[in-house]
Amino acid sequence: MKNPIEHLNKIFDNRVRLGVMSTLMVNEEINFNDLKQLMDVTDGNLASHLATLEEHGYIKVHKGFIGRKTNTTYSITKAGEKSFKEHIEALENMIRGIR
Amino acid sequence: MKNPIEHLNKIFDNRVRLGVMSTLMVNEEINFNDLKQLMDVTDGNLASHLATLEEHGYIKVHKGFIGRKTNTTYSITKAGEKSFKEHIEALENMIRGIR
DNA sequence: ATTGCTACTTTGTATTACAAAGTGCTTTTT
DNA sequence: AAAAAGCACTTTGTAATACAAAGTAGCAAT
Repeated sequence: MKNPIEHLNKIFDNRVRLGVMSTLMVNEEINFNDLKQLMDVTDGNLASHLATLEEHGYIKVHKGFIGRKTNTTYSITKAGEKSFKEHIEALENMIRGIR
Repeated sequence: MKNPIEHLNKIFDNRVRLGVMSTLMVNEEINFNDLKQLMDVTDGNLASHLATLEEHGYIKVHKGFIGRKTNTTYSITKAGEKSFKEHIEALENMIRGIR
């Protein structure tokens, strides 16, 4: 018998971070407010999860403008993509194990 | 754009509970010590996660013996199977979304 | 000058996770 | 018979995590 969870990444256990990462896998970039609505969290809560992902080097921030309004967008890094793919693979292996 | 995590079950966010459930999906029953070694957790920690799963009606406990030694085994309930399958489906949909 | 928006940071609290120690029961060893 | 050990917890205490709510800085619109 083998441990089905040993290769899962602890950072991605959290649903908000998991959601952000999987959203960033298919969107070149997303801004703060769209992400906030998408995940249905408070702005403070989102900010802290984004900070965690950034501290781990999984996402990067880009502060820009739309017209004259500030617009902060987030995108996945190479390292983030790699780590997330490994996590997904671990999930798939776990799922494969139950079939 | 849609929320990739809305159908995930919060109880299964935790890696130990996720591991226990996915192990019980493919094993009719497992005893406490095997589960403890498999998940690599302390006995107290495992006991508390098992209690959470039991409180939610996802697993059931069977206290038995092997020869003369006590042997507590755990198995998945119908409800647990249903909820876990739904969680897996939600995960698969999320994964499908990133491809 | 006030209001509003964005993207936070700070503060405080509740929840969760965990290790370690303790417990009750039984069995095995000496 | 006494001591040690195993099982499956429960209890206790602590650290980490998650979260809401309020506060903040900078800029824009009214």
